[in-house]
Amino acid sequence: MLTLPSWRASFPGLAGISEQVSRLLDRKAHTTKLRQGTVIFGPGSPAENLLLLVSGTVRVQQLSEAGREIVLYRVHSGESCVLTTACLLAFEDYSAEGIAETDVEAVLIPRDDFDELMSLSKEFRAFVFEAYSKRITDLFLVIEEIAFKRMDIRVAQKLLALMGDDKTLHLTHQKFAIELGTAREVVSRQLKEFERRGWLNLSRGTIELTDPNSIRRLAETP
Amino acid sequence: MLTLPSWRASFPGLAGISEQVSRLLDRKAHTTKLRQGTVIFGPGSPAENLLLLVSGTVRVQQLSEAGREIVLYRVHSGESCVLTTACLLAFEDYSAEGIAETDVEAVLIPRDDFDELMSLSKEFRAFVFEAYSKRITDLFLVIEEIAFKRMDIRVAQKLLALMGDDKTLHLTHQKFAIELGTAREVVSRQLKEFERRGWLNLSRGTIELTDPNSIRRLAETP
DNA sequence: GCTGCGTCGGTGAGTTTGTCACAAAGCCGC
DNA sequence: GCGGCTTTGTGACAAACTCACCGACGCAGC
Repeated sequence: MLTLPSWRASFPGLAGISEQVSRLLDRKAHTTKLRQGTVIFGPGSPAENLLLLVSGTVRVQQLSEAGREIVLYRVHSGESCVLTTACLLAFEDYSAEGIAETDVEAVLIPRDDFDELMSLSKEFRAFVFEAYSKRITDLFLVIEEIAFKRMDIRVAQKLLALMGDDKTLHLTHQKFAIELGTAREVVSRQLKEFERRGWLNLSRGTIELTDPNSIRRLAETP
Repeated sequence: MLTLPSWRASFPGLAGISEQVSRLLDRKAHTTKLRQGTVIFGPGSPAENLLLLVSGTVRVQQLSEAGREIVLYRVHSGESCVLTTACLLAFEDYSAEGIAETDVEAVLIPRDDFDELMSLSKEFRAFVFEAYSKRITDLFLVIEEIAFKRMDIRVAQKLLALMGDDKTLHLTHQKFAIELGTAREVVSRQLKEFERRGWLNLSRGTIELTDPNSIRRLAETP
C-alpha cells in the first residue's frame, strides 16, 4: 500500500487512480503557496500548469475594455482550475484573470505532465472532464443571470452566497458590484432599499444581514 | 499509405494523428445526417457522442425558466461540439440545447471511444482541448457583450455576423432578439432606427443591409 | 377575388437599470 | 482638528426592458 501525500485527501475524484499513475502524480506535482492577491493567470501571463487547490479560494473574473469587471466563478479547495488548461494551449488573448482571494496552497501539474496523465489514466480524465463540466455549467448560469434576472433578485442571491456564518459581508459596494458585473450606484441603491425594509444594516465596508429569511424569499422568487 | 474517408479532410486538426489511431477513428466513427431543426441535445436528452460537423451548422442556445432564450454559439463545419462531451459525464440538468440549424452531416464518436482516443493520441487531445478553448473564449465573449456592451452596437455586430454574401438576413425580429438574448421590441426599435438612418431596409422576415459600412463603423466603436 | 386567422412588426407608457456628475460622510495620518 | 483619500449617497438623465395592444401582412379555404 502507498502512503499518499496529504494533499491527495482533498481530491476524492483522484481516489480511484492506479498505483502507477499515483506515483507519477506524486513525482510530478509541486506544492506551492500563493499569497492573497497573487495574479495566478491573466492577460500577459498565461497559465503553464494545472492548478489543484488544497486550501483557499481563487477568484476568476473578466475584464472589459472599458474597465468594468465581472466575477465569473470561484475555485474552492478540493477543486481544480481546469478552464485555464484549455487556454494553456490555444488563445492567449482572453481577458479573464485568476486571483488568489485568500492565501492559497495549491498543487501544480505542468502542462506536459498533465498531458501524460490524461493519456495514462481513465480516472484522471474523468476527474478533469467533471471539473470542466462544473465550470461550464457555472458559466451558463452566469449568462442566464445577467441576461434574464432582475437586479434586486441577483443582489439578494449574491448577499446570501457571500454571507459568512456571522451573516456579515466585508466588502465595498464597488466590489459587490463587480460580483454582479454592474455599476456601483445600482448596488448602492439596491442595498439602501433593503436597509429601508429592515433586511440589513449598512456601514462603511460591511453589510450585516439582519433578516436573511426575507432576503432568501426574494432570492428564490422565480 | 492510408486512404482516409472523405470527412477527414474537413478536420485539419486531426491530420497529425498516427496510423493506428487513424484506423481506430475510422472504425469507430459513424457518419450521420440530421435534418434541419433536429434537437441534438437538450434538457432530457443528454448527448451520448462527440459530434464532428462535416457540413451544416449547429446552434447552441440557452433557455431560461421564464421562457426567454439566448444563442450561446454556433458550431460550423470542421468544428466539434465538445462542450457536450464534458456534459456527457456529469450534470445533465443544464438548460442549453443544440439544434441543427441547417441539414447537417456529422460524425459521431461514442463516449467510450472518445475516451479511448483521448488516451491513445496526443494529437487528438490537442484537437479536443483546442476546441474547448475556442468555445470557452466564445462564452467569455458572450458574457462580456451582454454585461457591458450597448445594444445598438450589439445589434450592428450581429447584423454583420449573420449577413450572407447578398447582404440580406432572413429571420424574424423575434429570432434576431434571441441571438442577443433580449426582447423583440428592443430589436425592432433598433432596426427601425437603423432604417431611418438609411442603413437597411426592413420587410416582413428579411433585413437588407444597404449601407454595411455605416453599420460596421458603429459595430467597431469601442 | 374575399374572408378569417395566425404571425409579425410597430408603438406608447411605465419601470428598471445604467451613466454621469458631484456632494457628503467616514477613515487615517499628521 | 485638518487635509487627503476612499467610500457611499443622490439627482438627473439615458438606455433597455416590460406590458398591452393594434395594425399589417401572408396564406388557406371558400
